Amino acid sequence: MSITVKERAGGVTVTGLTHFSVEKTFDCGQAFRFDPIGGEKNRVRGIAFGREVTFSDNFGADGEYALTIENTTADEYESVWKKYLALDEDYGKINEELISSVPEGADREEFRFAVRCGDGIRILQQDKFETLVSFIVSQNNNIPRIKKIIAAMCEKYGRNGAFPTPEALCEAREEGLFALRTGFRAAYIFDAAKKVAGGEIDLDAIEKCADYEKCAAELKSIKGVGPKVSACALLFGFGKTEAFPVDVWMKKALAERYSEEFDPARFGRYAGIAQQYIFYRERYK
DNA sequence: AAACAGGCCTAAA
DNA sequence: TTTAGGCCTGTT
Repeated sequence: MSITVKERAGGVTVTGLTHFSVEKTFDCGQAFRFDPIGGEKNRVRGIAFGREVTFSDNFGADGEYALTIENTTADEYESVWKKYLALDEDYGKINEELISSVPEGADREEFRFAVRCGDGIRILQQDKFETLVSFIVSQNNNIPRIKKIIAAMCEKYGRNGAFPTPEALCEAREEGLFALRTGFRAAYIFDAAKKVAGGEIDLDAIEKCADYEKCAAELKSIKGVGPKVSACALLFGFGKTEAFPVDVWMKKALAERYSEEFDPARFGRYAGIAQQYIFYRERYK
Protein backbone atom coordinates (compact mmCIF):
# COMPACT_ATOMS: atom_id res chain seq x y z
CA MET A 1 0.00 0.00 0.00
CA SER A 2 1.45 3.32 -0.99
CA ILE A 3 1.09 6.65 0.72
CA THR A 4 -1.40 9.09 -0.72
CA VAL A 5 -1.46 12.81 0.04
CA LYS A 6 -4.58 14.85 -0.60
CA GLU A 7 -4.67 18.60 -0.27
CA ARG A 8 -7.83 20.18 1.02
CA ALA A 9 -8.86 23.50 2.55
CA GLY A 10 -6.27 24.45 5.15
CA GLY A 11 -4.33 21.25 5.22
CA VAL A 12 -3.55 17.79 3.90
CA THR A 13 -4.74 14.28 4.57
CA VAL A 14 -2.32 11.39 4.31
CA THR A 15 -3.58 7.84 3.85
CA GLY A 16 -1.87 4.51 3.37
CA LEU A 17 0.37 4.91 6.41
CA THR A 18 1.23 2.02 8.70
CA HIS A 19 3.23 1.95 11.93
CA PHE A 20 2.37 5.54 12.72
CA SER A 21 0.59 7.02 15.71
CA VAL A 22 0.20 10.71 16.52
CA GLU A 23 -0.41 9.96 20.17
CA LYS A 24 2.64 7.78 20.68
CA THR A 25 4.95 9.90 18.58
CA PHE A 26 4.16 13.05 20.54
CA ASP A 27 3.75 11.43 23.94
CA CYS A 28 7.07 9.61 24.15
CA GLY A 29 9.05 12.60 25.37
CA GLN A 30 11.02 13.56 22.28
CA ALA A 31 9.18 16.83 21.48
CA PHE A 32 8.52 19.57 24.01
CA ARG A 33 6.46 22.06 22.03
CA PHE A 34 3.41 19.92 21.26
CA ASP A 35 0.31 19.33 23.36
CA PRO A 36 -2.94 17.48 22.88
CA ILE A 37 -5.91 19.71 22.10
CA GLY A 38 -9.56 19.16 22.82
CA GLY A 39 -8.69 16.44 25.31
CA GLU A 40 -7.83 14.14 22.42
CA LYS A 41 -4.41 12.57 22.63
CA ASN A 42 -4.48 11.77 18.93
CA ARG A 43 -4.74 15.48 18.09
CA VAL A 44 -1.73 17.63 18.92
CA ARG A 45 -0.82 21.19 18.17
CA GLY A 46 2.58 22.78 18.34
CA ILE A 47 5.35 24.60 16.56
CA ALA A 48 8.21 23.09 14.60
CA PHE A 49 10.65 24.92 12.36
CA GLY A 50 8.77 28.10 13.26
CA ARG A 51 5.52 26.79 11.77
CA GLU A 52 2.41 26.30 13.82
CA VAL A 53 0.83 22.99 12.91
CA THR A 54 -1.73 20.44 14.06
CA PHE A 55 -1.44 16.68 13.60
CA SER A 56 -4.30 14.27 14.15
CA ASP A 57 -5.11 10.74 13.11
CA ASN A 58 -8.15 8.48 13.08
CA PHE A 59 -9.94 5.76 11.20
CA GLY A 60 -12.49 7.14 8.74
CA ALA A 61 -15.98 5.83 8.07
CA ASP A 62 -14.49 3.47 5.50
CA GLY A 63 -12.15 2.11 8.16
CA GLU A 64 -9.16 3.64 6.50
CA TYR A 65 -6.44 5.11 8.68
CA ALA A 66 -5.69 8.77 7.94
CA LEU A 67 -3.28 11.39 9.23
CA THR A 68 -4.51 14.96 8.98
CA ILE A 69 -2.12 17.89 9.03
CA GLU A 70 -3.82 21.23 9.48
CA ASN A 71 -2.42 24.56 8.40
CA THR A 72 -0.16 23.26 5.65
CA THR A 73 -0.01 22.53 1.91
CA ALA A 74 0.98 19.51 -0.15
CA ASP A 75 4.21 21.27 -1.05
CA GLU A 76 5.03 21.95 2.56
CA TYR A 77 4.17 18.37 3.46
CA GLU A 78 6.73 17.16 0.94
CA SER A 79 9.42 19.62 1.91
CA VAL A 80 8.95 19.75 5.68
CA TRP A 81 6.55 17.39 7.43
CA LYS A 82 7.31 14.16 5.64
CA LYS A 83 10.90 14.22 6.82
CA TYR A 84 10.02 15.67 10.22
CA LEU A 85 7.63 12.79 10.90
CA ALA A 86 9.96 10.20 9.37
CA LEU A 87 7.18 9.07 7.05
CA ASP A 88 9.64 8.09 4.35
CA GLU A 89 11.07 5.35 6.57
CA ASP A 90 9.83 1.77 6.45
CA TYR A 91 9.17 1.13 10.12
CA GLY A 92 7.57 -2.25 9.45
CA LYS A 93 10.81 -3.47 8.00
CA ILE A 94 12.86 -1.77 10.70
CA ASN A 95 10.78 -3.48 13.41
CA GLU A 96 11.41 -6.90 11.89
CA GLU A 97 15.09 -6.17 11.53
CA LEU A 98 15.32 -5.11 15.18
CA ILE A 99 13.44 -8.11 16.49
CA SER A 100 15.54 -10.58 14.56
CA SER A 101 18.73 -8.91 15.78
CA VAL A 102 17.94 -10.12 19.29
CA PRO A 103 19.04 -13.72 19.92
CA GLU A 104 16.08 -16.08 20.14
CA GLY A 105 14.72 -16.68 23.59
CA ALA A 106 13.24 -14.70 26.46
CA ASP A 107 15.02 -11.50 25.46
CA ARG A 108 13.58 -11.61 21.98
CA GLU A 109 10.08 -12.25 23.29
CA GLU A 110 10.34 -9.39 25.75
CA PHE A 111 11.59 -7.09 23.02
CA ARG A 112 8.84 -8.27 20.68
CA PHE A 113 6.36 -7.17 23.33
CA ALA A 114 8.08 -3.79 23.64
CA VAL A 115 7.74 -3.33 19.88
CA ARG A 116 4.05 -4.15 20.12
CA CYS A 117 3.64 -1.52 22.85
CA GLY A 118 5.61 1.18 21.11
CA ASP A 119 4.71 0.47 17.50
CA GLY A 120 3.58 3.74 15.95
CA ILE A 121 6.30 5.85 17.49
CA ARG A 122 8.35 7.66 14.89
CA ILE A 123 11.67 9.25 15.67
CA LEU A 124 11.09 12.87 14.71
CA GLN A 125 13.74 14.77 12.89
CA GLN A 126 13.54 18.07 14.70
CA ASP A 127 15.55 21.25 14.49
CA LYS A 128 19.12 20.56 15.59
CA PHE A 129 19.78 23.54 17.84
CA GLU A 130 16.34 23.35 19.39
CA THR A 131 16.80 19.66 20.18
CA LEU A 132 20.24 20.20 21.65
CA VAL A 133 19.06 22.98 23.94
CA SER A 134 15.87 21.15 24.87
CA PHE A 135 17.75 18.11 26.11
CA ILE A 136 20.22 20.27 28.00
CA VAL A 137 17.17 21.71 29.74
CA SER A 138 15.81 18.20 30.33
CA GLN A 139 18.56 17.07 32.67
CA ASN A 140 17.50 16.39 36.24
CA ASN A 141 14.15 17.86 35.31
CA ASN A 142 10.57 16.82 34.57
CA ILE A 143 8.51 17.15 31.40
CA PRO A 144 6.05 19.87 32.53
CA ARG A 145 8.84 22.16 33.67
CA ILE A 146 10.93 21.43 30.59
CA LYS A 147 7.98 22.47 28.43
CA LYS A 148 7.40 25.60 30.46
CA ILE A 149 11.03 26.68 30.17
CA ILE A 150 11.17 26.03 26.41
CA ALA A 151 7.94 27.97 25.90
CA ALA A 152 9.27 30.91 27.90
CA MET A 153 12.53 30.81 25.95
CA CYS A 154 10.69 30.93 22.62
CA GLU A 155 8.38 33.66 23.83
CA LYS A 156 11.17 35.85 25.07
CA TYR A 157 13.98 35.22 22.58
CA GLY A 158 12.36 33.65 19.52
CA ARG A 159 10.80 35.45 16.59
CA ASN A 160 7.16 34.75 15.78
CA GLY A 161 7.02 31.71 17.98
CA ALA A 162 10.09 30.08 16.49
CA PHE A 163 12.79 28.59 18.68
CA PRO A 164 15.51 31.20 19.33
CA THR A 165 18.62 31.24 17.19
CA PRO A 166 22.01 30.62 18.81
CA GLU A 167 22.75 34.31 18.32
CA ALA A 168 19.59 35.32 20.16
CA LEU A 169 20.50 33.12 23.12
CA CYS A 170 24.00 34.60 23.14
CA GLU A 171 22.49 38.04 23.39
CA ALA A 172 20.26 36.84 26.22
CA ARG A 173 23.44 36.06 28.16
CA GLU A 174 23.58 33.68 31.07
CA GLU A 175 21.58 36.09 33.22
CA GLY A 176 18.75 36.25 30.74
CA LEU A 177 18.63 32.46 30.49
CA PHE A 178 18.73 32.06 34.26
CA ALA A 179 15.77 34.42 34.50
CA LEU A 180 13.74 31.80 32.57
CA ARG A 181 14.05 29.56 35.66
CA THR A 182 16.55 27.29 33.97
CA GLY A 183 18.61 27.16 37.16
CA PHE A 184 22.08 25.65 36.93
CA ARG A 185 21.41 24.83 33.26
CA ALA A 186 21.68 28.50 32.25
CA ALA A 187 25.46 28.29 31.98
CA TYR A 188 25.14 25.12 29.89
CA ILE A 189 22.65 26.64 27.46
CA PHE A 190 24.79 29.74 27.14
CA ASP A 191 27.87 27.65 26.40
CA ALA A 192 25.98 25.78 23.67
CA ALA A 193 24.71 29.01 22.12
CA LYS A 194 28.18 30.55 22.25
CA LYS A 195 29.90 27.60 20.62
CA VAL A 196 27.31 27.20 17.88
CA ALA A 197 27.00 30.90 17.10
CA GLY A 198 30.78 31.29 17.10
CA GLY A 199 31.23 28.45 14.65
CA GLU A 200 33.26 26.40 17.10
CA ILE A 201 30.60 23.72 16.75
CA ASP A 202 29.04 23.18 13.33
CA LEU A 203 25.67 21.46 13.70
CA ASP A 204 25.27 20.93 9.95
CA ALA A 205 28.65 19.22 9.81
CA ILE A 206 27.67 16.98 12.71
CA GLU A 207 24.49 16.03 10.90
CA LYS A 208 26.49 15.02 7.83
CA CYS A 209 29.24 13.22 9.73
CA ALA A 210 28.90 9.44 9.62
CA ASP A 211 31.18 8.78 12.59
CA TYR A 212 28.77 8.64 15.52
CA GLU A 213 31.41 8.73 18.26
CA LYS A 214 32.94 11.79 16.68
CA CYS A 215 29.56 13.53 16.59
CA ALA A 216 28.92 12.69 20.23
CA ALA A 217 32.38 13.84 21.30
CA GLU A 218 31.81 17.12 19.51
CA LEU A 219 28.55 17.78 21.36
CA LYS A 220 30.04 16.65 24.65
CA SER A 221 32.57 19.46 24.42
CA ILE A 222 29.66 21.70 25.42
CA LYS A 223 29.33 22.16 29.17
CA GLY A 224 26.40 20.20 30.53
CA VAL A 225 26.26 17.82 27.59
CA GLY A 226 27.08 14.25 28.56
CA PRO A 227 26.26 10.79 27.20
CA LYS A 228 22.49 11.02 27.65
CA VAL A 229 21.95 14.55 26.36
CA SER A 230 24.22 14.06 23.36
CA ALA A 231 22.52 10.79 22.46
CA CYS A 232 19.04 12.35 22.67
CA ALA A 233 20.07 15.35 20.61
CA LEU A 234 21.67 13.18 17.94
CA LEU A 235 18.68 10.84 17.84
CA PHE A 236 15.84 13.36 17.81
CA GLY A 237 17.51 16.27 16.02
CA PHE A 238 20.27 14.94 13.81
CA GLY A 239 18.73 11.83 12.33
CA LYS A 240 21.24 9.54 14.06
CA THR A 241 18.99 6.54 14.59
CA GLU A 242 21.91 4.51 15.91
CA ALA A 243 22.02 6.66 19.07
CA PHE A 244 20.93 4.74 22.17
CA PRO A 245 20.21 7.09 25.09
CA VAL A 246 20.47 5.33 28.44
CA ASP A 247 18.50 7.01 31.18
CA VAL A 248 17.10 5.84 34.49
CA TRP A 249 14.18 4.12 32.76
CA MET A 250 16.42 2.27 30.36
CA LYS A 251 18.69 1.13 33.17
CA LYS A 252 15.67 -0.19 35.01
CA ALA A 253 14.27 -1.93 31.93
CA LEU A 254 17.59 -3.50 31.00
CA ALA A 255 18.24 -4.65 34.56
CA GLU A 256 14.78 -6.04 35.25
CA ARG A 257 13.57 -7.40 31.94
CA TYR A 258 16.59 -8.54 29.97
CA SER A 259 19.30 -11.10 30.57
CA GLU A 260 22.95 -10.40 31.31
CA GLU A 261 23.86 -11.32 27.75
CA PHE A 262 21.47 -8.82 26.21
CA ASP A 263 23.55 -6.22 24.38
CA PRO A 264 21.81 -3.10 23.00
CA ALA A 265 24.83 -2.43 20.79
CA ARG A 266 23.61 -5.29 18.60
CA PHE A 267 20.62 -3.25 17.50
CA GLY A 268 22.95 -1.37 15.18
CA ARG A 269 21.83 1.46 12.94
CA TYR A 270 18.28 1.59 14.34
CA ALA A 271 19.17 1.18 18.01
CA GLY A 272 17.47 4.46 18.88
CA ILE A 273 14.14 3.17 17.62
CA ALA A 274 14.55 0.03 19.72
CA GLN A 275 15.37 2.27 22.65
CA GLN A 276 12.10 4.15 22.21
CA TYR A 277 10.11 0.92 22.20
CA ILE A 278 11.80 -0.34 25.35
CA PHE A 279 11.38 3.04 27.01
CA TYR A 280 7.73 3.34 26.05
CA ARG A 281 6.94 -0.15 27.27
CA GLU A 282 8.64 0.60 30.58
CA ARG A 283 7.09 4.01 31.04
CA TYR A 284 3.52 3.36 30.00
CA LYS A 285 2.80 -0.35 30.39
C1' DA B 1 8.45 18.38 54.21
C1' DA B 2 11.73 15.56 52.10
C1' DA B 3 12.30 13.51 47.95
C1' DC B 4 12.33 13.38 43.31
C1' DA B 5 12.66 14.67 38.30
C1' DG B 6 14.50 10.84 31.21
C1' DG B 7 22.16 14.17 34.14
C1' DC B 8 26.34 16.28 34.52
C1' DC B 9 30.19 18.46 36.89
C1' DT B 10 33.74 18.31 40.16
C1' DA B 11 36.57 16.31 43.52
C1' DA B 12 38.57 12.36 45.42
C1' DA B 13 39.95 7.41 45.50
C1' DT C 1 37.94 4.54 35.92
C1' DT C 2 34.59 4.62 39.06
C1' DT C 3 31.94 6.91 42.82
C1' DA C 4 29.67 10.49 45.93
C1' DG C 5 27.62 14.98 46.54
C1' DG C 6 25.61 18.93 44.91
C1' DC C 7 22.87 21.55 41.84
C1' DC C 8 18.06 25.46 40.42
C1' DT C 9 13.30 24.80 40.60
C1' DG C 10 8.56 23.11 41.02
C1' DT C 11 5.63 19.33 42.50
C1' DT C 12 3.95 15.91 45.43
